[in-house]
Amino acid sequence: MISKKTKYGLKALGYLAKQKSDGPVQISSIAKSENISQKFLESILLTLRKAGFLGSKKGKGGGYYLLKNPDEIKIASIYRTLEGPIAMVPCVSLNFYEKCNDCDSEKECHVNHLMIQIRDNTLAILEKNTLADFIKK
Amino acid sequence: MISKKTKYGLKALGYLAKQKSDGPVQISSIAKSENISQKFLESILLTLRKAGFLGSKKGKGGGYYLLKNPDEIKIASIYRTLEGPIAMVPCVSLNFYEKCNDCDSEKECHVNHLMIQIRDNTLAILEKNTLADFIKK
DNA sequence: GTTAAAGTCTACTACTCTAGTAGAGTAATC
DNA sequence: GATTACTCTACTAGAGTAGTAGACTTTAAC
Repeated sequence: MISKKTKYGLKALGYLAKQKSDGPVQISSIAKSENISQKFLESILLTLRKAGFLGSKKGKGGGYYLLKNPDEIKIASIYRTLEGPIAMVPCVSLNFYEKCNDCDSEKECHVNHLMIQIRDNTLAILEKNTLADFIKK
Repeated sequence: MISKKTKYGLKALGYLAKQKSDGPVQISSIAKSENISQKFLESILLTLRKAGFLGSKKGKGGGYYLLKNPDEIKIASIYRTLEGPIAMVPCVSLNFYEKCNDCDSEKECHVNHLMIQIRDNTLAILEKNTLADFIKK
């Protein structure tokens, strides 16, 4: 299960990617269109800005805008920024690896082997799809 | 990310599936072998017994044992018992479906479409693998 | 240069879930 | 009847989720 933070973040990025004009879009527009609490969305967009996905402009006529083309933004990188690891167990994560303290050997852990299969499949989908693909389907 | 409950449950079932003899296995043996808190494992095994995966015997010489052959137990059904939905969003879950309150139409929701892909892939792996496959790899 | 608009940042909160722990109760065996 | 081992209830610390409140800063327009 992913958090609402991730879900809302994806929806917001999709909304920005679908904009015809290049100008900044206000948080309130996104929040209204996607049925998201504006204050909650603020913090999510801030995270995405700090991670380098979005630029922002303050004051009147301000808002958020994508810093790259939608076809250059992988869903996997968005996911990792908002949700964290893609893997289901830390000992299988590529970017957030942690050793299990209940396993002596990962090579002999059946859970590890199973979760590697799932991670590989999920990762393939998230790496293959860009924000441009995301808004097409 | 899956909970430790699910992870420990899978390990415990794997341990039982690997037993040579048919007799019941004590919680303490499983807990020691898999490095799991015994009290925590108790509650997990109880859940698995109530879900029909395990039988139990009280008193001396008692313990837990599998009610079916390992090749008849799908990992998907274990996962659903311990973790809940396999899908990453409730609106995509087959067994734990819930409507999103921020989406008017699921057909037009990009998140929905993406998560269906991931669910289908993950589900295929979990349905294909039985407990017998699980302990082989 | 004041006002209004819009993002920024900090702090706080209610609620739920996780990963347990403690301890009494029940059933089976010797 | 004592011991062994599962059963069940209750409790807990800590973390995470999904926000809310409010003050602050920057920008643009009048």
